[in-house]
Amino acid sequence: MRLRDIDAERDQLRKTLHRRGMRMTPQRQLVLDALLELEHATPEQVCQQVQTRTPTVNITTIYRTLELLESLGIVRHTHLGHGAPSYSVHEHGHVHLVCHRCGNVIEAPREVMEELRGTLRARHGFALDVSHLALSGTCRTCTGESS
Amino acid sequence: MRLRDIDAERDQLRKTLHRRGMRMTPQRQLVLDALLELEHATPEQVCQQVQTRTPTVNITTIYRTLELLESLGIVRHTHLGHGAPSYSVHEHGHVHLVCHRCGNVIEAPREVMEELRGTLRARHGFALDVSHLALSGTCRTCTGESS
DNA sequence: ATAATTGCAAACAATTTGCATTCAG
DNA sequence: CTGAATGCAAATTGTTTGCAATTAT
Repeated sequence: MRLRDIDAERDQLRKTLHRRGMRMTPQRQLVLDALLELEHATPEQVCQQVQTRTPTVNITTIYRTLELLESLGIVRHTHLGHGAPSYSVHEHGHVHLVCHRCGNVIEAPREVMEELRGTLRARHGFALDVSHLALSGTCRTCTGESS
Repeated sequence: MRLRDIDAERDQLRKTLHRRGMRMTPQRQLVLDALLELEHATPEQVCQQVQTRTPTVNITTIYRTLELLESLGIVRHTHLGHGAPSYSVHEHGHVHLVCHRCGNVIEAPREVMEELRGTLRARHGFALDVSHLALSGTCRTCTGESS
C-alpha cells in the first residue's frame, strides 16, 4: 500500500472519530497501520505487528479497536473457517476458497459470485456480502489425491 | 424424522463402529438421536438435549462423539457465523443465508449454488462443499430498514 | 484380561468485562 | 475538570487433554 493511501486512511479515520467525539490515539493508528501492512490478519497477528512498534499495547485494545473500526465501517472481518476471524481494511477484491482437507486458501475473483448474488437478491431478497465468508470445499490437489 | 429412519441411522452407525472395533454405546446413540431430533445444533445444544434423557453425560463425550461421527462421515458441521459450529446428521438440502444485521437465517435451495459450483470446479479445480459454510449478507427486511 | 469408552478436573485459546489509571480538550 | 481511552487482571466461552475408573467382549 502506498504512503498516500495510508495517509488517506488515517485521515478518514481521524475525521470519522472526531465527528463522534472520539480520539485518534496512537494505538488506533497502529492498528490501522498494521492492518494496511498485513492486508488481512487475525487479532493475534495484528497485535504482534503492533507490538513490533509499541510492545506495551495490550491485546484488549486490539480487540476494542478492531471492533470500533468495524463499527465505523473502516474494517471488516472474514471467517476463513475454524479459529480466529481475519480482519482487513478493504473489501477484498476476491473470494476465499478454503480447502478443508489441506487448509490451503485459494483466491478467486469476486465476479464468480455475481450470478449467485443476483439470484439470491431476486429470489430471496438477500444482499449477499461476498467478502464476509469463505467458501469451503476441496482443492484440485486434494481432489486428485483423495481416496 | 420417522422412526425407521432413526433405526436406519442407528444401524448404519452400529455397523460402521463394529467394522472398526468400536462400540455402540448409549452415549453415542443419544448424541445421534439428539442430532436427528434437533436437525442441526451446536455441541452445547446437543448436550442439553442428551441430558434431558441422561443428565450424567458429560459435554466432553459430546465433543468426542461429534468428532467421531464426523470422522465416520455420519455427521458434518457448518459454520453459521460467529461462535460455535452447528452439527447435523445429513447434508442439508439447503444453503444457509445468515443476515449479519439481524442474525436471521434464511434457507435457500442448494440449487442456487450449482452454477457457482460449476464455475469453481472449471476455473479453479475447487470442489465446492455447499453445506459447510453459510453465506453472509443482509436480509430483505434489514435492507429495507437500513439507514 | 484387555482394549475401548467415559467422566471429571484441569488446561487451553480466543474473547470480553470491570475497574482503576491516564490522557486530551 | 470531565469524558474518552488504555492497561491489567479476572471472568467467560468453547474446546481439548490427561488420567483414573468403568464397561463390554
